[in-house]
Amino acid sequence: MPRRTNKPMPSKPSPITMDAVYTAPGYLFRRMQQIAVSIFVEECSAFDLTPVQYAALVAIHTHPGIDATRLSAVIAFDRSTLGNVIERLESKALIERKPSREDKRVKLLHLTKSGAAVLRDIMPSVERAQLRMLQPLKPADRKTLLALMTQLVDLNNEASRVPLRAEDALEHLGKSS
Amino acid sequence: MPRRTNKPMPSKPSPITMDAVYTAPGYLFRRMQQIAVSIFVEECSAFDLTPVQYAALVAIHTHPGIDATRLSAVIAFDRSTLGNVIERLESKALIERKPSREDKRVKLLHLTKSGAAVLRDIMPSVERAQLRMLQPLKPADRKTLLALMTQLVDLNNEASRVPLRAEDALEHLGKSS
DNA sequence: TATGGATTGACAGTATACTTACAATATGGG
DNA sequence: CCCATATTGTAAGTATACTGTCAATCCATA
Repeated sequence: MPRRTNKPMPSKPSPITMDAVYTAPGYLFRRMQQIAVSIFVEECSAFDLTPVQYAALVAIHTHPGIDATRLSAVIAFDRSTLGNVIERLESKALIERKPSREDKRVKLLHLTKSGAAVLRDIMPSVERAQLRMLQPLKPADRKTLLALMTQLVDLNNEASRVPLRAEDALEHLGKSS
Repeated sequence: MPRRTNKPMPSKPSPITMDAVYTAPGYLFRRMQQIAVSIFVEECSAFDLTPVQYAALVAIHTHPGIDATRLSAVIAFDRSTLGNVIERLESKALIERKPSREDKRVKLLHLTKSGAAVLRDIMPSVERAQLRMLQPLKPADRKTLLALMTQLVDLNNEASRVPLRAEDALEHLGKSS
């Protein structure tokens, strides 16, 4: 008998199997993140930098004198956690933190000479890592996956607790030290 | 002048820009994982379960009497961290841990009545979360992305520090309590 | 200009996600 | 049977990745 109403069809409960986990996008994203970090850390082991620390260095290099809050928006990274990351980068003497003259709340971030050198030297390892992550796919599939992931991350930006705000990086230009 | 040798061409160093970060697969995977966890936690807030805790419950449901080491292989999750996850699930009375008679080292895991009920009730929320993660893509693109991610995770399995060993789950059947 | 609201960095708390190390226990080869 | 080797759960240490809260500071407006 065909349905005549618009009432939502109570879909029959799916069976609870491991396959339901293995084929869920959430599982695949968690797993791929695990793998990506493994590969990154392995390729960059000579530099003792994590993926997030690397992203922070790039952002500080690109936006010298940025403050922590804006940095968190630029790399889509939680402000609280970023405090620890900055602390570790500072203790490794890769960056410097100096108080701003105009705003006594903020501390401006700059690469040290050592930090700039590490960033320059690590680039080939980072690129090797990024290549390795997609290596198992055929070149055409790599492009497809990258395009779809870029789209999805962009369209889901607001769904994350720390949306990316790349344009925030420009604000500090008015108040540079 | 054309090159005559087979020596590797030292590719010119890429410029260091934020765009290099934003288009790197590693960044996209980290970002998508952030977003996926946000969506999962939001949809499942009524149940106070994280994605990993959910996966653990499913695995224990599917393989009653599994031990912690095998569970870690089945959900591709580090053995040490899993200890904490199990502890939290036990303190919420969703699972039970009882010593095995045959092997005094291992503790066998079972769902409690409450755990089985939570798992049954959370399924619709989990499915909603999984749908939302891919929602912004066209249906055909969702299928493509899922297929490529499945391939990539599978082919990169050994690159992770905790490879998935789904078949390990069967070993405990010989020594059930 | 005073004051309420916003911003900033810092801190505490929870939960992954990994590393190494260790004691208790199990197992297989001589 | 004995002993080297492996396995199991646990713990300590590091690093994300969030949630709150808080004091200091800034700023807009009444």
